Amino acid sequence: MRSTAEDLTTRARIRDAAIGLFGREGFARATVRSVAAEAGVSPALVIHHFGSKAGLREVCDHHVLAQTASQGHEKADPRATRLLIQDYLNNPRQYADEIAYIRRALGDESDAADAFFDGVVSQTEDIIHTGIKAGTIRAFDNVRATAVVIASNSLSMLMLGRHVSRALGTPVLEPHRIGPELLRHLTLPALDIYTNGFYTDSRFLDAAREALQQQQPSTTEGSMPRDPGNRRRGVA
Amino acid sequence: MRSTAEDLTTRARIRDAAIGLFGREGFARATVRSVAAEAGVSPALVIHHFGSKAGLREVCDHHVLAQTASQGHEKADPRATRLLIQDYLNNPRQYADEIAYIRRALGDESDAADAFFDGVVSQTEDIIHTGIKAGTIRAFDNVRATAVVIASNSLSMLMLGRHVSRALGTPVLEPHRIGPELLRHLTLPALDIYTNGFYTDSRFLDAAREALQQQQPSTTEGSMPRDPGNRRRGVA
DNA sequence: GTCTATATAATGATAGAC
DNA sequence: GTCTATCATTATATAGAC
Repeated sequence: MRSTAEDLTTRARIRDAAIGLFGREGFARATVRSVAAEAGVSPALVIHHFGSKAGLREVCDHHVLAQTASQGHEKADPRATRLLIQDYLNNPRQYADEIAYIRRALGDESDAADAFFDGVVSQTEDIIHTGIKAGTIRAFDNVRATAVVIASNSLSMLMLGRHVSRALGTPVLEPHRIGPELLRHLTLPALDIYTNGFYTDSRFLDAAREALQQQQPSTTEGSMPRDPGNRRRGVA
Repeated sequence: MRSTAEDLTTRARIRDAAIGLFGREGFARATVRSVAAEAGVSPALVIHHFGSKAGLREVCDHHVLAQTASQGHEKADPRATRLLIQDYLNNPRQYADEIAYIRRALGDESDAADAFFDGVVSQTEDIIHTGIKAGTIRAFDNVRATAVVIASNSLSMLMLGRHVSRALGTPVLEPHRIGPELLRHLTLPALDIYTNGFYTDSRFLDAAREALQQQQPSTTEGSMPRDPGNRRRGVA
């Protein structure tokens, strides 16, 4: 997206303006007029090209989310992690609009955002399976649920970036814009927890397990592990 | 909030209707008219009581966020964890509107939401410090950054609840409403990671450390660990 | 393809009666 | 305190000229 220069078709310029504006202000607050102004065209032309504001949004959703979701070339390889971090650190501005847009889309209701999230979970699942085979990731008995937790944790930096920045004292350029400083500050603490754990023993895990067992186990069939008996207990 | 019955002042009824509507539809989409309709009053009365839509929002922000933030009676105690889970599991509907509202507020720009997030981080920091002293939590050298990561991870379930539910096959009652099934499905996998780690060794952590060292280390003073040398390595 | 002008609907907010 | 009626503004979307 945003193919280097301004040598884009008018339609593409409007779309990119919309992606930026939707990401910054949200779908409801951003108006057709503001999109037109940012793209340097008349409001009528926006409707002419996309039919309606909803139509414009669908095109933006597909452009940002479908594309990003289908990338997924990350593997369960430490070198990939390193390259990914460096890539983002070296050209953060390129990702800024997409990140802001994805954040808004995940918060709204959007089929494309649903598919995006599901794609992230699937990729995470693959990474975990590969990592388990390679011996770099623990052999979880419920890989699906673990993947959901990991994916959700990862995206939280995206959803809460502004608050996380402020809490760390990292300068916030624009309201909901995530900068490279954020990644720099959080990568090591996060990976430290994933590598060495957070608690020193299993007493919190045990307490939660007890609390959950005192509830009725109904209506949860079909999404929990097939053999709920073999869950690991108290390791560290 | 929502003090059991309908024996509330009209002002309070309007406020509660607004909290529910703002949480479900977002601040921009919810209208003064819809709030009035849900409260069973005229639109003019809403303005009469709160001055403007923005004024209404401020009151809602304070009612939900300031109150929730000042609670914070959680301690670094496994028994507290257990009670918290059970409390939520036993009366989930009571929390539903607040949760939806907090999600919207954290996504928007709101001073009250900022204070709320900072409060969660502070409480998490206290919990970690207490846990370190008690020996239940690892002795992190950068407690602040760790607290931010933990807080962000915890709130991700709130921010992405709808997607997480769908990814796990948990039935979603209303679009952005988090049910108790979600907690039931995720608590153990999440605590398992916090207890036993995710990776089997430190190679991802090491790779990230290398990637970050190849960058200029400027403008990041004051928020990273004071003594970066004594970080634990390769445990699991 | 792109514009100006305008139709139509919805919104936040006000005035004033009760 | 609460209402009805209405204003002023802003929004999406259309019509039709160029």
